[in-house]
Amino acid sequence: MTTTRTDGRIARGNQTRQLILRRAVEIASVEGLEGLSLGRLAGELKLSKSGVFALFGSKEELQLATVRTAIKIYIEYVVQPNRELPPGIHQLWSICTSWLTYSQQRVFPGGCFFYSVSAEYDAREGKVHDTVAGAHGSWFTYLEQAIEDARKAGEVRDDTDIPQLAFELVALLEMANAESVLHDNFTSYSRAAEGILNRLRGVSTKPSLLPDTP
Amino acid sequence: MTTTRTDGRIARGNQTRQLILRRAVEIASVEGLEGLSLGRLAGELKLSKSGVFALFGSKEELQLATVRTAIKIYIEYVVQPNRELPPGIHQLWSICTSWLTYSQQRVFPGGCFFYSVSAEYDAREGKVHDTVAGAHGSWFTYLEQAIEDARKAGEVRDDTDIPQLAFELVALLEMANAESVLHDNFTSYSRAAEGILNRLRGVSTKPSLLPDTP
DNA sequence: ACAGTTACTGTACGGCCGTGCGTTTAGTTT
DNA sequence: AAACTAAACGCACGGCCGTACAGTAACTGT
Repeated sequence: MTTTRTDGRIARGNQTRQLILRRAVEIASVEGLEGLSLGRLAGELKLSKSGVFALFGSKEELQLATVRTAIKIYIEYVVQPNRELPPGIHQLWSICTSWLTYSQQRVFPGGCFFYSVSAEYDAREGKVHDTVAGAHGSWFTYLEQAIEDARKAGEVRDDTDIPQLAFELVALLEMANAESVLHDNFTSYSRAAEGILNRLRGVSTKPSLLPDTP
Repeated sequence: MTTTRTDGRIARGNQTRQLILRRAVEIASVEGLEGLSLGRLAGELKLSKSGVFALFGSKEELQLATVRTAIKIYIEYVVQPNRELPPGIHQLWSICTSWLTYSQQRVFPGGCFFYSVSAEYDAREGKVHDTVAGAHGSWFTYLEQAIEDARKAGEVRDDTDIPQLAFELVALLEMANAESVLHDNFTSYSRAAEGILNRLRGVSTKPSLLPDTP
């Protein structure tokens, strides 16, 4: 091998970058990506402003790296836990509950990172908007694929309008997050769960695979 | 009458205030209430920064006045057109289509003002958060009242879970707005309309009062 | 005519912002 | 040991921010 074994300097750089990004996603979920500032980040982490700047090259690159970090965390909490479940109505329901848990336990202190940041950048132009919109699109595609797989497994009716179902599921999930964060209460999660269960029951060929609502 | 007939100074002040606020709601719907700045507002409207400041007293007061202005516009487009309709399932559907039209025709250039601003201030504290949360609550209450009135009129089933229905309707409306602005396309409005019609059909005692979906 | 009120301007201030640059420190390569 | 490279720092810069304050102009009631 001619490649470097491990460069201690680069390793240290990556570690600092991660330290910064961990704090950056927290701030951004509450105050938005514009609320991020090099000076504040440096102050809170006891680094120099120019050091933080040098590690990312520009404010925009910091914002993009922050979004990428949030994507990883999102996948870790919402997608990964359901990877090994067999496709079907139960996997679908499990994905939804993972999402509700992810929002409810405030993995990001401001609730779902992408709810905050999508609303912040939806009507703007530029790389940050594109990255956020791309992430949102991927999440949708993932959900539609999960529904399609459940259909192929015979647990979702063939006449199901898949994009429509995905649309309605995401609507209920995001509404739960929005209501809960805005009014600081957690009842909205039960409402979302009930709405989702009703929709899933409507398209399922085996409703008995889903839990009851008392 | 001892009251002033019309004070030209105050009239002029109100006019300038409205001029500023009209531009402020536009900016805020795209860039958020933090994106507002006295200097920018003054520059675009060819006023002095200190003049704009004096008319509101503080940045926070400007933000609050901006929210109040947006509330008035929201009522004008979403609530007012349905005031004279008789309570019932048709009024309910009409409120929803008014909302979709309000979002779709970009009364605010960044889509629904309250979607943007709720997401911006949901996890913060202070007067702005409280005002936004209050407006959101009022809209919910209004919708629930409309459903309740429709129930009293015998057009909505007695066993309907009213807060749950309101929750799901708002979820679909806001999702349509969010998707449309983020991806700059308008197909989401049809999806929301379909979802809403399905929900309304489910609780209606007279489904024939609702339009067909082809 | 005069005093009082209100809108609006000009100027100035301290504070934080993102960025650029030169330097120091630590780790790698030869 | 010397040459190189990357992380991190200190310092300075121009720019925009919200706010303060003194002044001017328009309008009001007495």
